[in-house]
Amino acid sequence: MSYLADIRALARKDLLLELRGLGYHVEAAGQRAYNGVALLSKEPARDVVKGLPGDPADEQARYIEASFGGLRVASIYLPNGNPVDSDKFPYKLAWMERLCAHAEGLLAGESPFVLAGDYNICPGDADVYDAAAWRGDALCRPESRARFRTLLHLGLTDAFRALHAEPHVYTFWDYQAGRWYRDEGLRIDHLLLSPQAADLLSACVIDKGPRGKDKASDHTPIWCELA
DNA sequence: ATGGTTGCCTCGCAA
Repeated sequence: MSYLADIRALARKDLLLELRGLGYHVEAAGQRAYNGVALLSKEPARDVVKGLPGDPADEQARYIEASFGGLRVASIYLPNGNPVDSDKFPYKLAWMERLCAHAEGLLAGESPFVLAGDYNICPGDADVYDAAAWRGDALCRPESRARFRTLLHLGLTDAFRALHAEPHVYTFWDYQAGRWYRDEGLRIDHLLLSPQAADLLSACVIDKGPRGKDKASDHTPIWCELA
């Protein structure tokens, strides 16, 4: 298992068939036009769970989790939360609190797992091209960052930061205002590892290649290797 | 600068 897929591409049936033709199993939880998450794997998924536990009324397709061998993997699409004066921001914060509660339950199993995806959280000022300009944005707000730190304090490891100290490495560049060409982005896609997974971490790479292609997603892949 | 770009839910909305 390596790349995070941009779920938006899976709306294309031809791509889904192409992925299967390449030997991938695809588990997806999607919503027409809006949210969606997926897991692509070379071996079949076991014990697939769709939806983040903790709020049965939440209809948004932002969480899928399954096992592959001895590894549990979740793909998440954390709410963006903008604008911060709308109900979207408290929804984001509540969603993060549910994720923390669910992570606690997973951690109690003392097994390797990865919570991967678009967190829509820029963890620190070193993870954004202009910290001052983004201070009030839901991706950078202190309330958002505090809840991300809670996940780390529970015992999860930010796989990229565990292996790379350099600042201003990004996974997302807005389509607008030439952000990609200026390398003005944010690091908002993360792989959070349980202690048992972190013990196996041998590499974590942000691959900028796909973002530079025609018709690219505004995100680029991050992958890690557990050896 | 409340701009700018992208893709679907298409002439508005979310990102």
